[in-house]
Amino acid sequence: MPYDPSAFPPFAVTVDLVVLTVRRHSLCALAVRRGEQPFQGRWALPGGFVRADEDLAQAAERELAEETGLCAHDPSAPAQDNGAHLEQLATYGDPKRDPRMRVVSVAHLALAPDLPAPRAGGDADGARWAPVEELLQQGGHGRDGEPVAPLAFDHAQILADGVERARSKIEYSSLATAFCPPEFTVGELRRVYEAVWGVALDPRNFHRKVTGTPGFLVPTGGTTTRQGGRPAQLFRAGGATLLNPPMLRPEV
Amino acid sequence: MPYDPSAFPPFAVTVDLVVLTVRRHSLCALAVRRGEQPFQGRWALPGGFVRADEDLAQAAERELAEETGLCAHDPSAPAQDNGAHLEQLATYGDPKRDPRMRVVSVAHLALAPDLPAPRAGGDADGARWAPVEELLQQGGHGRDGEPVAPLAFDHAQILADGVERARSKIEYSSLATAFCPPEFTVGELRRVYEAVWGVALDPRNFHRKVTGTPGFLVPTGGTTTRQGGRPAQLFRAGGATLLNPPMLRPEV
DNA sequence: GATCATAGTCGTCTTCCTGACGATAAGCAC
DNA sequence: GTGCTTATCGTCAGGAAGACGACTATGATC
Repeated sequence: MPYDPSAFPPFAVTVDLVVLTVRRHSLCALAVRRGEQPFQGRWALPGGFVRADEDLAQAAERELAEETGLCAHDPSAPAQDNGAHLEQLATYGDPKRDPRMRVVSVAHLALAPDLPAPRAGGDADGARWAPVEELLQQGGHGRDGEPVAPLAFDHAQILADGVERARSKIEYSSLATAFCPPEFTVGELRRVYEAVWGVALDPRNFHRKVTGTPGFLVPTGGTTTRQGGRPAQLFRAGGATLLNPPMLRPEV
Repeated sequence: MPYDPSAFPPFAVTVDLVVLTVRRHSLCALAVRRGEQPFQGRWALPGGFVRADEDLAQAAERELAEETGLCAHDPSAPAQDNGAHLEQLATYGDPKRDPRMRVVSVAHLALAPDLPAPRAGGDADGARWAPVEELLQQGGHGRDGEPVAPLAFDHAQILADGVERARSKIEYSSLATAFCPPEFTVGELRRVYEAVWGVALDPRNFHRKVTGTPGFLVPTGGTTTRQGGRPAQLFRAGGATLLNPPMLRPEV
């Protein structure tokens, strides 16, 4: 079969972002309001077209920076200051997922510490952090009682897949530290797990587990009382990326 | 930003397949010889263009059927007779990965029981099962001493990612049964783990683990001596898909 | 047919990890 | 100081896994 440009149909390729953070004890995702058709006025995941000279990861980093100002870094790259974790999630290519044309979207998952108010991207009316349950309940009601329209396109599915990825990945990796500021306490890390999993964890067993796993946490020497109560040691994320044995998610 | 078809560059979208099986005690992948430029005559992963009306999973199933005759099924669908496991792996979109044009490839991972000789696909000179180490050693030598050229495109990376996914996934899922015929013995399943992980496992502890995990294996009542030695019970894969606690991969 | 090699299956023992939970420490608000 | 909060250490029982002994049931070989 010789090379024949007419032998394959043209596609548009986009990246969509599932940006997760933990705010006020709940897992939140970044949503933008669509300013154009289709799904005008509906909430959607941030994203955009991949440019002609761009790698997929570069496109995702660019979109993340545009929407949040975050400087993402590859997990294989050395850790950075303001860096969020960014990884490819999955690719969605149903022929009917975009009514305008054939669009294949390479979804990425970003995990970020709690951020100030998001800034709106170019083609979006506004942006906000919303609890994932709120974004995923189709046709339900938000915290303020307003009816909530489901996310545009297949973004509810993408978000659900991203949340599931994050939930399972913090079990066997040190990724939960990506939700924390550079220095954090064991209790703050525990609240991350509790928010992502939606469960309560025993503070004593959690403390034993994370401080007993070599390379997970390194003490900085400082302490803080920003959570109230007795002063807590401050830690930074250690070099270990894989937790073995893993952190066990409680049953149901 | 109004809808403007010129606002995004056109891409070609393909699916590439990492088809793994266990043959003669080693993990093997399906490779096809390229019949055209670029990389003519080199080994590559099977794959092809996604058609205009096709979902990504459908395209992967079609390619798998074309190359192997296997009827793949979604993990969410009920188990089938001749069905291989098929799942999306990752998407590769480096602007330079194909010298002809901008191609984004959605790689899929397929796990299949040992099959008869593969049949060549449409645009391939030939196809064969090759041990993954042989395909991954760049510029090394094959089993017969012949020099081996590295896989075409970025297929070595894709294969490595697929192998790593398979290795980690059989830890916490019952996916290893996808490498086995419909009825199999505990020893045959153990040889799958040993081949995929490249380690030796204790037969007694393995037997205790798999027979003690509820829903993993269901006895069929029959026995076989096809492996020699004392007759072994035959099992089918049970309904459980997640192993909890997981099968532990030995250190190093 | 006796012996041997091969593979399968059942047990035991020790060690490690976890879940449950008591107890103490060190801040802050009043 | 009292009470409340959070952090941290310790103890104990139960479960799972690694190491490995012992026995079983075939086919192959002499």
